Amino acid sequence: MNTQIKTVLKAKFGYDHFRPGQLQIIQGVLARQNVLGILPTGSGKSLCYQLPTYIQGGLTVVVSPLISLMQDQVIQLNLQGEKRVISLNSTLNMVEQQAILSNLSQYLFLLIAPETLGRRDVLARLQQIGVQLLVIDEAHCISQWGVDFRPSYLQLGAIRAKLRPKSTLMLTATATQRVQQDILEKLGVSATTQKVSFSVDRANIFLDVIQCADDQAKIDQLKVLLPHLQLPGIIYFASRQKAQAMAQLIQQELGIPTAYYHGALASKDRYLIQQRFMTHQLQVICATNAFGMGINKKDIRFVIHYHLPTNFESYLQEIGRAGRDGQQSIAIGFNSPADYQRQLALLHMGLPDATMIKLFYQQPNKFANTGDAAFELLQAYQQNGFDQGQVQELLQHKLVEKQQELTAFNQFIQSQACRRQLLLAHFGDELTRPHDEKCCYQGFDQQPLMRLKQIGLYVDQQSGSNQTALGGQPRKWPQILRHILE
DNA sequence: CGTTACACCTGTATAGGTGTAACGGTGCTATACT
Repeated sequence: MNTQIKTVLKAKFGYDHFRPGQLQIIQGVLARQNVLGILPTGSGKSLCYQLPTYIQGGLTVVVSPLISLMQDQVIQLNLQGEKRVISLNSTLNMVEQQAILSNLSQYLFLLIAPETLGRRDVLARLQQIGVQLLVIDEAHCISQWGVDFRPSYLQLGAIRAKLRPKSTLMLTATATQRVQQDILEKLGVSATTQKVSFSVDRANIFLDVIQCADDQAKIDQLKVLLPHLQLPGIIYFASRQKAQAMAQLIQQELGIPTAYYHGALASKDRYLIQQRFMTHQLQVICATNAFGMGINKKDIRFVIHYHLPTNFESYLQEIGRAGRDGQQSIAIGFNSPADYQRQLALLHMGLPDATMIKLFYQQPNKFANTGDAAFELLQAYQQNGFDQGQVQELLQHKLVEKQQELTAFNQFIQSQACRRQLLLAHFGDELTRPHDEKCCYQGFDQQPLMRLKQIGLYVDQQSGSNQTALGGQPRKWPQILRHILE
């Protein structure tokens, strides 16, 4: 079998060797086992389901969280010369969708969101055709989004039971022990899954946390740091408004081509900004957590958290966007005493409390058409047969879990020990090399520029890469970007 | 917690101060309308 695998690797993908983890995952899939693959970003996860599909034939259904990710995958496969791939989503009208379902047997790969996959007509058709391999891409979404954001992710267990695929492959770059267990339980494959995991450590990313007295101190710190940082980079915020305001400030006061990015932007603007970032027309993106999944830019030199997230997974996902080219990069988090309350507030957002759950189950129509996210969530649970007690317990449990994660993550933020060791420990990993000056910063002094020098990322303001990266025309960009920044 | 929106008050300056409440993130799909 291994000879055949190698032949296909060369013929279809043009490679002579596998990257760590790939072969083991592929062998598991081909042996009709369920596999949970935890591989660092950029280590070739999509090959893990594409290659076995070519060997075993039949339909591979890939569950993907975002339409843009599905489209990326379709394009990537098309570029590899594969035409038997299709994405079923709401960008297509009903006629087009029906055409795809009717001709499903001619495809090798179907990319689909859990919401669409749960549709009766889609499930019925897939049961008819038969699913060889079920892939859950970005599988941490089951745990991260399932309960309180996209309840369809919780239905994947029931969906899988109906589809009865020969094997199920769950892929992610970040999953703590708890999240791993959660994924397997919710999919109903705890007893039958083989785990293939590699260290989530990103050794070329220097970890730094800067303690700031208040919001103004963060802004001051940004203004000091940015002119001396190698570009490009991402700055994360916990609110759209702040992201927008800081993008303007950086653009105007520091003259760095910057745009903001968040969930309220039209999809064509999102696409445009991504493209301009990819092609170096934009050097800094000020974003909420909407920016990230599917961003495949190799040379991002820094990720700054103006606001740190509320858990380890989000943090690791977000800093992991830096340094995919293997070059030295830096992850800087800003923390201020006021942040904890904001983080706490975010945990409760969109979660209906006990009173609302009770009211909803008594008089569901009272909330109809209010556009309320909590209502939509309750409606989804009700439609899937959850009673009041179950919903209450599920959401209460999730809230407690989130609070525990926040507490643990804040200990990490406040720590003066080796942050990499703490981070890795949370993912069940150990340090692969001893702590040194390129690992992380231990302590709370206010000299972050010194740290940049120490790891070789300090840029001299006069002869810096800011100008050279722009081909000597740094002042032309702001005009081009005006409509994005308005 | 920090910021913002807005009702209310004062008492004629139809604006400015004050108190209170709400907000702050992530996306799929279906449906109704232009």
